[in-house]
Amino acid sequence: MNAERIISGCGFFLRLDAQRRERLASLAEARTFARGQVIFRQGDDPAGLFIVATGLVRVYQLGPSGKEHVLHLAGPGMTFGEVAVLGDFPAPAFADANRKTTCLLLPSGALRATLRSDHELCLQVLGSMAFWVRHLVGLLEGIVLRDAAGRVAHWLLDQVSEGRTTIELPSQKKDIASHLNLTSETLSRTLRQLREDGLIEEPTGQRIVIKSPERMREVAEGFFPRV
Amino acid sequence: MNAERIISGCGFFLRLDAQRRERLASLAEARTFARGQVIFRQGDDPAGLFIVATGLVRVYQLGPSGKEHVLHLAGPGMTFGEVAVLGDFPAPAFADANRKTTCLLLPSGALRATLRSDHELCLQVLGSMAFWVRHLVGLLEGIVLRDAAGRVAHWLLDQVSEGRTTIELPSQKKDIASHLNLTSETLSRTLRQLREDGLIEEPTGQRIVIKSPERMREVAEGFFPRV
DNA sequence: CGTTCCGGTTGATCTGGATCAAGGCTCGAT
DNA sequence: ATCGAGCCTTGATCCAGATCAACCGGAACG
Repeated sequence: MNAERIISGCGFFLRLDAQRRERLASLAEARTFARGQVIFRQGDDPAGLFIVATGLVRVYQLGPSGKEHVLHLAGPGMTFGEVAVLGDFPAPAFADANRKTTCLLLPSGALRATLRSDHELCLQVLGSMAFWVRHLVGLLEGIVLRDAAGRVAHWLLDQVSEGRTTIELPSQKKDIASHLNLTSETLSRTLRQLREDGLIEEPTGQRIVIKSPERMREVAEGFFPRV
Repeated sequence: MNAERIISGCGFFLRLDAQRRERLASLAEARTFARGQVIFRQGDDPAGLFIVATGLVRVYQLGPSGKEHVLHLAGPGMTFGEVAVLGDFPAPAFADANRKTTCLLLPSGALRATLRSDHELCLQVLGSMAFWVRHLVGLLEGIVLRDAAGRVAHWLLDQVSEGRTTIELPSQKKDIASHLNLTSETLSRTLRQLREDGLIEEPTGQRIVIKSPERMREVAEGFFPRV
């Protein structure tokens, strides 16, 4: 697998020139994880910044009751583990592989050294972190201010790339439910409701088609709360 | 008011040397806001990075139903508005002054220019952003994984500086409740419960004394859910 | 000084989504 | 092919916390 190519397809390192991409690629180590394998644990010293090449990684936290909350479902081109490296503190969450997964790892020491020596890279990463904060704020907003249907609708709209209407679910529904702070039962019921209202179709278990983006947007914005 | 002094007391610019502090101070503009005054709105172009000198700022989002969620209560020495500047996108939230408030403003353009020219500063800010992400993740974790009592206990423990036991409430209880995603009624009831269980005392309306940090920690970690 | 208004407390009731329970389906392992 | 072991769905019930409502006390203001 071509490290440079993976790095250039990665949002976190957007708009990096070829030379810098090459430099980062030279630091990278390939890692593969089996289905279900734990990649790191909450409290671990940060190993480095991971970039998913293939597969899917679940980043999650555990509550005292054993409940888990999926913070992030990282598919190809997405990063995880970066925050602890940059802040130099223990990992604030767990990560495991949802299925067989390959990653690039930019080890903590090497990454930090590179950031220290490369001002331009540092600026890029700063911008990416700001986007990550915005994403988290959006997540929080969704969970706090929307009801179950609103969360699901909003998430569905987020998944479709501009203009398309078909969503390939990135993982099992139970993990998507957890990400939205719902139980899988409630997600199932909510999708059924959307189906019955004609807003979506589910031709297969892993695929959802949005039939009416306008009405969906209304549900997401909370205008459609009770029928 | 001394801009350099305020900057040096600000967590976001921790460990900056005198020269850099001075440089930032020279960019800063003083701003004062009356009680209730809106500082910026969701969707606004970012004005810059604000540092609270005196007073208190509420950073919050509005839901479709009109419900507001307080993301951040920024007191003296804390920053807000930084994320939109660094990411160069519209403000993701509203901010208003909870009472008469004075701030330093580092305007977007000047701040970005300084970051571009000062690699060391850039590294500092990167670390601060990572801490901010960790804080947000903690907030999300609290809201998703803890029940009402757990959230309140956790927040109270967060407010006491190491070793002390008295908390001066930074704002009205309704805003604290919103920050914890509770109604003020529920916060009131939860505090009463803690009071009756002998975990806290409320000598006045704005002051809370933690009587038993150990038991409080148990509540925060969810070990005390039903008596 | 009243008086108005807003924040906080407390009580009564309601409800969205969790939890508990029971099949059916898929898919990997044998 | 057969056999689990998860996963998903659907139904029935429950509950933490929201909502509704009433009251109190103090700060702002004429």
